[in-house]
Amino acid sequence: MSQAPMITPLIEKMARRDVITPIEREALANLLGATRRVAAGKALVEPGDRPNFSTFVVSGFCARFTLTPTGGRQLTQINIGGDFVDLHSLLMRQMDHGVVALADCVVAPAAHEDLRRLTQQHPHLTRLLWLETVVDAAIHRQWLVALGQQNAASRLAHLICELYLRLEAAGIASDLRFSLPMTQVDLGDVLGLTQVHVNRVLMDLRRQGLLDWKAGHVTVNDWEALARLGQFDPAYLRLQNDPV
Amino acid sequence: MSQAPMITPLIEKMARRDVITPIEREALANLLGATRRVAAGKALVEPGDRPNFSTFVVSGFCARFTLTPTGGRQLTQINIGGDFVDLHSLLMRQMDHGVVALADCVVAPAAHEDLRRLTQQHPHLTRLLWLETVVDAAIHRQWLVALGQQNAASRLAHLICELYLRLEAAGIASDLRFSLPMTQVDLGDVLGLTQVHVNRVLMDLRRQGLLDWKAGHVTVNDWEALARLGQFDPAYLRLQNDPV
DNA sequence: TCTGGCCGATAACCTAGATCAACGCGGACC
DNA sequence: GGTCCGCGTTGATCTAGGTTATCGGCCAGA
Repeated sequence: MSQAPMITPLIEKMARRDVITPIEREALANLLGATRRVAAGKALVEPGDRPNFSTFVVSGFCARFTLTPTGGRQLTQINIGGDFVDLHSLLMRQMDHGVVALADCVVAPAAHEDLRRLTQQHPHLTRLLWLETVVDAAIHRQWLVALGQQNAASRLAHLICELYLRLEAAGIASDLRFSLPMTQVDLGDVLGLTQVHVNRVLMDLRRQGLLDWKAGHVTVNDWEALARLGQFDPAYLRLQNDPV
Repeated sequence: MSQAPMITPLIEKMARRDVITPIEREALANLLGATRRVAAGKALVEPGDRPNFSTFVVSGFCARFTLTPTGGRQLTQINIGGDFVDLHSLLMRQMDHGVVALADCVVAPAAHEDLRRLTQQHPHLTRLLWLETVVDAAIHRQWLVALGQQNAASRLAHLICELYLRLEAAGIASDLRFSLPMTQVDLGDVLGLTQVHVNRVLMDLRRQGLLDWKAGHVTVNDWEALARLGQFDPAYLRLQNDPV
């Protein structure tokens, strides 16, 4: 029996948006090189690297981060199985940030050379990959709104809602439960809060019965209330079918 | 004598990054439809629109914004002459936000149909347009770092540095001076601050002699100090030559 | 010529979240 | 079996920035 292709979660995500032909599936599957394991806490990419490949996450959790001169750390993106963490490095070689594994990850490289060839031979697939980076940007904008306009509880609620829907779309979560291998410090670095305040807000959401969070495992008890608190509208994740 | 093509600022920006052939210049120039004037304060795009074209800014200032249910407004991007405001709408039709003119603008449409054809016929140009959206995302990430980790003065300083370099790259500013047709309320909506606090911080920067700001005209008096305060590193703007 | 509205400037006061500090628990390592 | 150390939890206190309000200048429109 044949091995399940590593690219499957990406194809599934794309197939929600548009029709992917067998030839395109084949082209995507041929893109990935040998997988590599990265332990939690290890860097996948260092700031300043100039990789000649983009890194695809087969499974696990990782995050892009920027360190500030004052010792702060901001996570600017969270990637899960089925995501490219730095597809944009095809076009913007010099990495302006690093990528760290939040949990043990399996990743695979896609050579820039091959991706460039794909832009010559598969315009439709190119647009779908372009869309991946466009959705990343839409998520960035949503986080900007959160950081600029929402308070701590609202931001945390929004993040939980987003992560759940993305994990569900990748087939990694269901029934309003998912495993989230992030510490409260990590969360603070996403939300622009201190670990202490993340803890306080989290305790509050628990007390209100909106969610449980034990041993890295989240259960949403009241999706409606959580989405309302986080002012969450999933349109920006672009999970509907709409051919490109 | 022939009219200066409206697309020029975009070609100049691209030519800083890579070689653009005459055929590619032609293809880009043929992309734009009839120009349209938009008065300051008017919407270019309404949230929820599903345009079948992307809007190119020939001249002027405009901004993407998101309104929150609680009455807040977050500007998530500022666009100047030579920028597409919603190139991504080629791939993500449903606009998750609006675009407003901050000053009088001249804009021109690029039909999605023509852009899609361009992805079939000009892979290299496609990658350069893709790069435009990738740089937008890099700017978003930088703003995330600012909102999450920097204080008000630092954020404002960072924004001024970024805007100056982008305007300079587009040939719209030089000698550390530029016109910035934004109110203090607009600035607050970018920086996640109230107008009152923007004013306080601005007065402070003036008192320190870092910049002047009169009647919508900014003069940076001490670039070094401003960049240091804003922890500004221009790498993310990707203004260097590096073929894609 | 008056009037109303927008915009910048300032002052008094208030709160969300930061900072600092302490403690408990569980797992890794000697 | 003891000792770290990372992680979560909680309390006391502090502060950056929000809120509310007022005022003056400017300009557009009646």
